[in-house]
Amino acid sequence: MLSRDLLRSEPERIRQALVNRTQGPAMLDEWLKVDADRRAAVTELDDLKRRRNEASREVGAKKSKGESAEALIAEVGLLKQRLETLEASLATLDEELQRIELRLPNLPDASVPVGADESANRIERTIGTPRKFSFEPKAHWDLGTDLGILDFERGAKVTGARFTVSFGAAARLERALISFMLDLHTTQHGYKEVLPPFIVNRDSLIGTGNLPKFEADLFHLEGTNYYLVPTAEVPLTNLHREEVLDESRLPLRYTAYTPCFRSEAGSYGKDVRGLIRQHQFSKVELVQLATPETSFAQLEEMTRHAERVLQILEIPYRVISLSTGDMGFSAAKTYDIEVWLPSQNTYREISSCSNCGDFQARRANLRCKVEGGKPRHLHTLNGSGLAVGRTLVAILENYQQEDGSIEIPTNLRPYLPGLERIEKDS
RNA sequence: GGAGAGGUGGCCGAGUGGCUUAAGGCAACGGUUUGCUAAACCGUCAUACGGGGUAAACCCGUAUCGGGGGUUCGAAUCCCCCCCUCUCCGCCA
Repeated sequence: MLSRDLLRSEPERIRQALVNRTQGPAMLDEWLKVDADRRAAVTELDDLKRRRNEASREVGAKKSKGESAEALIAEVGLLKQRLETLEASLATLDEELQRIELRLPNLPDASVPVGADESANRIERTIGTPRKFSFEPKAHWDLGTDLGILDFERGAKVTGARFTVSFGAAARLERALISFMLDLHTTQHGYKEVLPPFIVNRDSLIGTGNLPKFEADLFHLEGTNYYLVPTAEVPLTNLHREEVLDESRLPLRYTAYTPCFRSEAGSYGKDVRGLIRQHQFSKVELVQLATPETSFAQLEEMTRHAERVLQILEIPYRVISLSTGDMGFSAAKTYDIEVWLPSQNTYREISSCSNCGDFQARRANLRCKVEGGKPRHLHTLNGSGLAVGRTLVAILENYQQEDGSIEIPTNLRPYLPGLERIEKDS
């Protein structure tokens, strides 16, 4: 959510930001009009209420002296009709204003490349060299199916399309990756491990910016205001909702594993095969609550924390800056980490690290203050550290052998005692 | 799921229709006193929104006693719905 002061004082800046995000500025013009109407209504309404309160006090005073207060009571009766009309229209204006505010995206930071889509993304760095194969590398879905460790058909039978069953070494590998990532971030990068609820309420989803605009992306539990988490960002960022944190405790760093549930409405035809795009996937998330002064430096650091996972696993990747048109709704700046997938001969997203500035903090009323100072909104950051399913895909594809087996990355072996290579039915 | 008890400022806690502009206490902050600490005393001590003010300071108003609605000239207080916490029962890993 953008601050009302900013919307009023710098509408041209907001207008340009909306254009850069490939959104029309119509919402802004509507907001400015509704805001003006609302302020006029509030002013008149407050004035009427002041008179009503005055008159009511006089009624009390007169009655206690045994005098008649009929004239005053009649006056308030008249005020009341006007009050009710005004209150109703103010409620409508408030609703309208909030409806727009909750749907206005964050302002991109000045360092974000301007462009309409991913073609304007900027490559920041490329790490590692893709391995040269002496044979045609297979896609992970073929590798997993042939090894008997990934079962897409049974996933579809038990639930439906875009659900998968992992057996044996795949299930074990996924569990090992979760432990490895959590251990890395907690012992090396200063994050506190959290096991949050996998179901969250509407307010939490509004806080992070998933609602009200992106309801279609979520799984909603019928008849409740509960939703399956689309990412651990939601419970983690909302842990301190409505709180005022002591700035000397910042940044707070949280990491959590959760399954993530996304309905992926509108993604028909994209990545229909394999584990890349599932309705349910595992992810280890990093979340930071930071002061406004440090948040951009923390974003650089947090991105390095996520990269570290791929460095240790010795898998090539690159880091890109998303352009204004490609960034998510709540982000002020986003780095995507893309991992090398030999079968696709390209890099694919495996992590997204964003600084949301005070955008989520305004929605969730997340504040901080120095001792004796005034509370102010803090800054929130989130990043995947990493998407576990896609990491598993990257291991299968990058570590595949000519005979179809998979070598386990050396540094992961402590988490998989007795397993150095995945072979058929292991 | 059933029965009961609760939810008041940063914290504790009084308040059953107008003398509440939410008492009192604790904590915090500023000051006086003091060799230092402590104590005592004096003072300050919410947030949001709107209006005024060149801006800061500040001034005026409105709202807020878990949330929403209602009754009333007037609601922390009365009525209805909902949420949360606690106790007991049921169920359950």
